[in-house]
Amino acid sequence: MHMKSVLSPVQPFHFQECLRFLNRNTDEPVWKVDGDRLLKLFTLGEKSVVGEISEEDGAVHIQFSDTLEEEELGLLTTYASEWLDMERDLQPFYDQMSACPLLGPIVPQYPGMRLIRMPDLFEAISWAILGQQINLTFAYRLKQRITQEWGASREYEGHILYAFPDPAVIAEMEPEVMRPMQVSQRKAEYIIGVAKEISSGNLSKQKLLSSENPVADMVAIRGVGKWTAEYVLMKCLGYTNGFPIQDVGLHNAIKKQLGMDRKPTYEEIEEYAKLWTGWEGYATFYLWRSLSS
DNA sequence: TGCCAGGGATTCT
DNA sequence: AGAATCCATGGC
Repeated sequence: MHMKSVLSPVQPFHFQECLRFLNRNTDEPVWKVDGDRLLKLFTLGEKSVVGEISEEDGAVHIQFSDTLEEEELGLLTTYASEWLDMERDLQPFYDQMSACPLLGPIVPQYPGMRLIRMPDLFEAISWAILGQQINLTFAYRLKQRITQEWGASREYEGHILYAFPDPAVIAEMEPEVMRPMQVSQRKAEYIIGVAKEISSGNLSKQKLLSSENPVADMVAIRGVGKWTAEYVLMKCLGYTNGFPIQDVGLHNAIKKQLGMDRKPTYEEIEEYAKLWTGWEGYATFYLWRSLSS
């Protein structure tokens, strides 16, 4: 028996725009865009299940490959909802940005575009660390190598699908074991350190979500600075005000958008961002999007 | 080829 | 506190 779940995203919701973002790099290992559908391998303890996400009549359908307990179905449905940020009402964002000289012209170009999230905390922090100070293309390859080496996998309709490694597995590793993946010694140490924090229970999404200062909690972890913490805030925890102001992509997007011959200073960025209050993460995401039109 | 990449820790002044 | 320095490798 196959299991299915149907979700109704808050409108406007642009599924194809989600797929566009998720398909921006073919080395991405933990999901696959296959035509008009999205494939992902989920792990639930010892077992795994493939989710096939598609859009039908404005609703998002998730078809699972195996039978699930009701609780499991709920968990995976929540994952998908967070992943594509389906519950977000964009209207306040639209209203606020219409008064912004920088974002005003950009936002209407991508109607219904969601900030694509990364609901798994270990994956999100690891991805942020991997992406520090290297080009994205290379970062994807690092993620792919680590995933294919230590993540679960399953074949599905001719695709080999992978899940991001379990933190409990990575926590037991020595940095030297990760070095052959071309990950720097430092980053290997950082990621293993994060894996230990998560698998020990010291660090969890739930704790961060109920913390008064999740950024401070994260910055206390070695390898996690302000940029990484704010990135995780917006990409994983769902805070639309997460704001990685040091982000090079953000700087380049502002430079391009304003036709500047240099990157903006932090003072200038903060000045623009005064109009983004509460929506800094979304503003950043839309600026990233404007780089690749 | 050389600069730079979705930074951060460490070590200096 | 704030500025240099190193990390580590590949993309363009």
